[in-house]
Amino acid sequence: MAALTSSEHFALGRLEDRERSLRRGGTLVRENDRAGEMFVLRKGIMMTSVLLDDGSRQILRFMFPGDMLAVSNLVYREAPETITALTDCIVSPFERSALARLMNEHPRLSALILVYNQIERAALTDRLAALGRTSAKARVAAVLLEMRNRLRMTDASLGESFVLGLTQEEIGDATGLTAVHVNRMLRQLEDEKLIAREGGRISFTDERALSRAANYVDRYAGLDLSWLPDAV
Amino acid sequence: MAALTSSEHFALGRLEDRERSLRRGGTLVRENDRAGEMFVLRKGIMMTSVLLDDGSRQILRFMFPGDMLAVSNLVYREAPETITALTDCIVSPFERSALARLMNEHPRLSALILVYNQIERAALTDRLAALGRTSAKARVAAVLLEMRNRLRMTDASLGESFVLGLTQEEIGDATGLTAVHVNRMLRQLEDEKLIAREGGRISFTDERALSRAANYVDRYAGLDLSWLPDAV
DNA sequence: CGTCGGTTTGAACACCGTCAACGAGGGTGG
DNA sequence: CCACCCTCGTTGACGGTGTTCAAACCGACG
Repeated sequence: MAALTSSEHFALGRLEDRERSLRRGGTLVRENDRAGEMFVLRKGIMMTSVLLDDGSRQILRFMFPGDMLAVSNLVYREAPETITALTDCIVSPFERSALARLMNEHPRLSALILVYNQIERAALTDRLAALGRTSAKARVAAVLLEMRNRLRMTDASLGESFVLGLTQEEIGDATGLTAVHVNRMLRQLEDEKLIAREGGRISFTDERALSRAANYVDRYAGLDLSWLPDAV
Repeated sequence: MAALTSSEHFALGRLEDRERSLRRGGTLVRENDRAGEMFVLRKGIMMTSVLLDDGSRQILRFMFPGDMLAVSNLVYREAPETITALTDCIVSPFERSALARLMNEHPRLSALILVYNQIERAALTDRLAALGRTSAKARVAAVLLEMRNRLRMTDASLGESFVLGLTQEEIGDATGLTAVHVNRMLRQLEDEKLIAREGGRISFTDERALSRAANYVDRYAGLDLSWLPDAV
């Protein structure tokens, strides 16, 4: 992304000096708990979600190794979101003060954190537009594409087919649908030969058509970081 | 929010040394245009939206005086969102380099920008949950509450009733509904005596019930900024 | 072998969208 | 001053997308 100086590397590394592991399904942060630490995700896949008072759940975002977790804990007294593990995970907790100090001493890292925030914001707005204005089929297709592409960022060897690692209920909570309807949409995508399924594996048999069906935009592309100050 | 030093004030003021005005309906940034400047909104109300390829529109966020506009232009080569004026507006344009310099010289302002980002992120996720998991009535109620509360932040004298300044089609584009259905939901809220309408004015006649119907959370409350480094 | 979480499928239903028509207000040009 | 148009709001009838409820199936695991 951008070349870091060794002192910047060292500063970031200090955020990762401890480790904690979680089982699939484990909860790292619970909504409305007093906000405490923040985390770097080292290994595994996690998600954030909110619970509404009728008991339904909305999944907000999936997170992958390298992502910062619970940044909102920096700002709020109580956590606005629940964070849970989709697979077995390893995270590194750190304190607010550690991030404050990092930003104080490394302006370029502050800027990179801002960049990271903006990418996340763009991804959230894509999802927002999908929920507001696209069909169930498009939303399901978008989740499949998003997961494949982000999985590929941490495992470049990932090919045509991949293990999704989400239940249909989880896909539903991410797309604002019921598990039953997600099932029907997956079947339809399969019948139309856009994807193939066997067990938990998904293969894209017509990725172009799938992207078109999903209105998909890769928010990790098209960046322009030329304005970043030079490394000191 | 947090006390600023005079040099911090001065640095922020430099972002506002120029002015540009826009008429209601005018476009400040168009989706997919080459990303150029960023802005501070000085006066008026604006909104960001995206267009889908079937021609439908999703409104992402409403913006009020003091908000930074087009921060995504810092990061992307092409603007991901359209920004238009809901009322006559005054904005102050500034360059990427100006923000980069500000962050370089004032770490505490970097931190405040991060805070601002997180609040915006929380508001986006609330909207996301609303679109995914709440009824049409709840979404419309949420927009009404959001507009009233944010209007009140810039005009503390705002009382029980206020001028919404949105067409029903705009409410629909914000909530993922059609203008026709927005109309029905407004009528229903009126019939249930949660709101009253006359012309463009809206009054909350039962704000508690309205908040309950909307699952509304004020994301400008509950902040904890104790970790901010002291002013130098 | 039984249980449990997840998947699959069907049938009935509800919410919200679509289409269409009409009315109110405001601006423009004759 | 009036005719015209345009945008916005309003209401009704109808249809479709997605939900709800229910039942059966499958594989994993104790």
